[in-house]
Amino acid sequence: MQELDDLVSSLREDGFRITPQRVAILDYLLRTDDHPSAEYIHQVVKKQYPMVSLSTVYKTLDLLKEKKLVGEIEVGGQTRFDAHTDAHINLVCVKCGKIDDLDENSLNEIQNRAAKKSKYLILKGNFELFGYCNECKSALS
Amino acid sequence: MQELDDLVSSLREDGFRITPQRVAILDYLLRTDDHPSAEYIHQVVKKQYPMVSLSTVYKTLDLLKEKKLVGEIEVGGQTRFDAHTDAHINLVCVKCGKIDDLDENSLNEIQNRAAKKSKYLILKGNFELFGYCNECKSALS
DNA sequence: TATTGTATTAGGAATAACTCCTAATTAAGT
DNA sequence: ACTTAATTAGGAGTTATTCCTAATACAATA
Repeated sequence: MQELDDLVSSLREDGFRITPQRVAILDYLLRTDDHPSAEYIHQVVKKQYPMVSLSTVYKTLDLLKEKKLVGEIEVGGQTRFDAHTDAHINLVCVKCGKIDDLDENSLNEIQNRAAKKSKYLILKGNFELFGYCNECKSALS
Repeated sequence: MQELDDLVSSLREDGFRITPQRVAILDYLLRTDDHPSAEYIHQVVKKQYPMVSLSTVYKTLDLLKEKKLVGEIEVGGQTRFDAHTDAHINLVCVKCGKIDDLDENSLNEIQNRAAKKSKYLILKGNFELFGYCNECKSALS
C-alpha cells in the first residue's frame, strides 16, 4: 500500500505524530469503498486496537478532513466518511443506507460556474442523490 | 398570497387538518429565501403563536417534507429547510452559515444520467457547495 | 538507547438536535 | 352545539458529537 505510506509521510512532515490509531483509521478508509460512520470506523479499528476510543476516531477524522485526505457527507443526522476526495456524486439508498460513488465530469465545471456567478470562494462540493438502490428497488412491495 | 391558499387547500383535500401552527410554518417558509433550522422557525412562529411547541414544528416539517412542499439540507449537524423545491445548488457559507440558492439547469440532466448508470430509483437530489460568501470572503484576514 | 517535552489518547461527562410519549386540545364533519 | 379522532404542548428520552482531563507515548535530542 504505497498510498498509505505517502500520506503518513506527508502527515509526519507536517509535524503530526504518527500513532497506530491514526494509521489504522486512514488505512481502513483507503481500503474501503464504503462510507462508514465514525461509530463504524471505531468498531473496525477496535478489532486491531481494542483500547482505541471513539473520541480519538472523531479527532483523527477531523485531522484528516482538514488535510483533505477524507471527505464527509451528512446523511440522516449522521456523518459518513470516505477517502474518495475528487468531486463525485454520492448515491444514498434511503432504505439500506448504502452509499455508492459515481464519477461525473461536469461537476467541476458546474462548481466553477457557480463560483463565478455567486462570488463565493468555494472550498468543496457535495452532490447527493437519494433514492432506492437497485436491490432495495427490487424489494419494494 | 395565492400559493399559500392553494397549498393549504391541497393539504385539506388530502385529509389533513388545517391548524394555525401548520399554516404559520408553511407561510413563513413560502415568504422567506432563508434556509431556517427547525429551532429558528420555532422562534419565528412563536412571535405569532407563543404556545407553539418545537415538537409541532418538527412534526409539521415532516409532513411538509413528505408532501414535497419543502426541501431539507443537512449542514453542520443541523437540518435546514426551504420551500424552493426545484433542483438547485445550495451555496453554504462556512463562516456565517448563510445559504444561498443558485439555479443550474444541468442538474436534472445529471440526475437522469446518474439514475440510468447506477440503476437507483432517484427520489431527490441535493447539491451543496461549501465556502465563503462574498461578504465573509472579504472579511478574511 | 535513555531522557524529556508535549502532542495525543482513553474514557467519560456534557451538549445539541431531534424523536418519542401522553394527556389535553381542537378541527371539522354531523 | 356535539362528537371524535387528529393534532398539539411539554417534557423526557435518544443519538451523534464535542469537550474535558489525567495518563500515555511519539519523536527530538543527547
